[in-house]
Amino acid sequence: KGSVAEIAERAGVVEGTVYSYFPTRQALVMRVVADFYEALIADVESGLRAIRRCEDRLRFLIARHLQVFVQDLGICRLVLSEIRPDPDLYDDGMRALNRRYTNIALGVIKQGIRDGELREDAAPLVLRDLIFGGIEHALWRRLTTGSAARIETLGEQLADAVWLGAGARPRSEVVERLERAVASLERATEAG
Amino acid sequence: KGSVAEIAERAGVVEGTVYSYFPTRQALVMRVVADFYEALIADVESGLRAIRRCEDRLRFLIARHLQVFVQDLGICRLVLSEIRPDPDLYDDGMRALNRRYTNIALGVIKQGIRDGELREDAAPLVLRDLIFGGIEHALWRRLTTGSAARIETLGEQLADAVWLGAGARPRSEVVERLERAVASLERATEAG
Amino acid sequence: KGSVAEIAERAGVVEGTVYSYFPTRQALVMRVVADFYEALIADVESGLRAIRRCEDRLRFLIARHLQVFVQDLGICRLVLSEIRPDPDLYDDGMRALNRRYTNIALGVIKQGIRDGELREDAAPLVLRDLIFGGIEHALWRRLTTGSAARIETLGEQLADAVWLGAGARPRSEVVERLERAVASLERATEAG
Amino acid sequence: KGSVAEIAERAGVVEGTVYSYFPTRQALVMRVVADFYEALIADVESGLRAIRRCEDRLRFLIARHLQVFVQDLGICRLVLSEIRPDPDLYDDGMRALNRRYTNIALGVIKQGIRDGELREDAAPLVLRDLIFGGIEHALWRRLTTGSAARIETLGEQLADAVWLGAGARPRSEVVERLERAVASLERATEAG
DNA sequence: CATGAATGAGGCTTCATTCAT
DNA sequence: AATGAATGAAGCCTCATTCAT
Repeated sequence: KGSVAEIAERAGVVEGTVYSYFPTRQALVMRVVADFYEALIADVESGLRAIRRCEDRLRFLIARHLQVFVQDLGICRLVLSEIRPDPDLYDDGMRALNRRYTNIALGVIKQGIRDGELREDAAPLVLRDLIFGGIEHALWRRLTTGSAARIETLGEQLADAVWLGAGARPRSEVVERLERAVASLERATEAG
Repeated sequence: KGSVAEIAERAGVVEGTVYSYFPTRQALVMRVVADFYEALIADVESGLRAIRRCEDRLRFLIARHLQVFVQDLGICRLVLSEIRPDPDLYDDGMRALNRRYTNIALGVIKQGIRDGELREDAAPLVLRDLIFGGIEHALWRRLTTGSAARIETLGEQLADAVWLGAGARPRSEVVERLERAVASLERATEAG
Repeated sequence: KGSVAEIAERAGVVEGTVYSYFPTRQALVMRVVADFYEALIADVESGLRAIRRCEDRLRFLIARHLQVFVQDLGICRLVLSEIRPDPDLYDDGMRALNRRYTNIALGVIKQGIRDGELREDAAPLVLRDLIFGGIEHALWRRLTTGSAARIETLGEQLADAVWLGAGARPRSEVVERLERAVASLERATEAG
Repeated sequence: KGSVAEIAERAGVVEGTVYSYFPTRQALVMRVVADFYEALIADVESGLRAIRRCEDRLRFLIARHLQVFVQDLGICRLVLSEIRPDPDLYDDGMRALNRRYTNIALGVIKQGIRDGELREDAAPLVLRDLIFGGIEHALWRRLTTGSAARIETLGEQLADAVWLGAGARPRSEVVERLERAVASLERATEAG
């Protein structure tokens, strides 16, 4: 995942120099990710201020997240495959940072429910898991395979899937009865 | 998931013995996970044979996956935080195995679309990402926090979210006209 | 003072091997010294059982300590110049061990006071400091200079100094008066 | 006593600056201690000029040494736990300096013997070891434990112990006879 | 096959020292 | 002289792997 020696070499310095700037390797790695998240949070919050509808806000969140992480696959790998699995790195600070970020989505979802844009019985926490879970699964595939799938398309499809769900909405019997009733009624009317 | 020394100790043998059966630590770890996945695949395929409706099949897949991984958090950690992040471990073999497993869900989804149970315009690959992404996100939280949330509930909520989506389905004008029409019609009928 | 590499090399093994037997470098160093002190304590306690008079007991303690440390200058250096100055090494365990050892001398001193062999107003703790301080000062000189002074002589001289103190005990005026008085009395008696 | 970085920071300069004035860290440390010893030697010699009796001179030496080192525990630590144990630091220069200092005590002792204040058969070198050994033992305890024992008391007790020794001087039969004789004589005289 | 002691490469970290400005 | 960033040697420790018994 990158020993201090490798990191230093890529930075064009020697190992010891790293420790002039960061007390430990962990501190360096966590600082990089923290900075990245801070920028992401600011960017996303700024973007959301211009969007009203819940659906669009969620589409924006999903698209932005995918875009930003795909643009910087190094950070993406750092977050998903180095920090997350390591209890020493994924500490309370990182958890808090991540919660701050995902809470943005959570707020959007809750507002959407209040506004009637989202199903009343939706479980906000579960929807959040679904959204970020789906995004990260797609990012994992991007990391482990070279798959250079178009990100815009993927983001829209993900948003569609979250928004509409998988289930077809079959016309219910009632609706069909209604339609038949109206049809016959109209026919009768015309006939009249 | 622990050094060779720890693994050997838990197995009641000494370190050297491990190498009588596996050429490297990696081989051992991968074998364990491969066996686990084989059993999971067999179990899930067997379970699916008894279920017809697509919705139930997906609910079963989600519930089973969560149940199996939560029951064996060691394997869960092995898969999510050791194998997946390590390119040496997450090799073509593991990828193929994982594809075999997730293809089960993919098949269920495609069949669901053909049968009209799922939206015609659903993107199977994206739905699969959503399902396994959501599951794994929940499992990660289980691993990193002690959160002993009820798995059954979580599985059902996840399935609900996948099935129904987030968006409210506002009654359309047409539907409302129809309902009014029927209502008045019924009243007329009763009156007569 | 001896890196792990040096220690290992002298032991005829490689660095890593050290850690098959001791969890840290500290543990190794402390174990060596602890064993040494345990043996010394046992030896000294055994020797003391055969000695009755306080003076002889102290002489034995001093002589034995000098003898044992001079015979193993490696341990001597370890104790005086590595463990003692390093707060990580001179921990509660080492302090307890050292206290156990020096408490032997303390007990001898207290018993000596009770038996009337030592001055009633002697401060046992201070005497102990004097004894071990003197010994260690001599050992330091042995370490830092090559001075191969005879140990037996040194021990005896140290014991003399501790026992007798530095001050000459001039016959006091009172004693002189007494002696004169007796003398004159005797003369008178003879004369009678 | 701390890295060059720490030393420089406390001095309000940067690391590099240190090397404008001293070729190595060792040179700096040794210079500090050398200056300290020079001052101590001057101070002690000055103090001694006003004292005549050997006992008082020794008491002064002991008290001053304790006082000065306890007042500057940093130097105390530097001398006892950094310079002394390190062969590179405790070089011929330091040894010579230390000898100059302890020779003051040695001179006092020898003079005391010549003057009949100290036992004729006292071993000056051994007494010196006893004195400085005892002092340093006490200083060590001050460093390693927080023990804030009163220094004046300790100095006096140490001096007492050195001066008087440990051994009781039991009244000899002769002395007791003498005392009884005088007592009876006095009674007789009074009666008269 | 089993053993388990030994290996040695590689990781993180410290810190006295140097050098271009 | 002063700066302080950069250096690099050295220290401690881990652990997958090997090999003689």
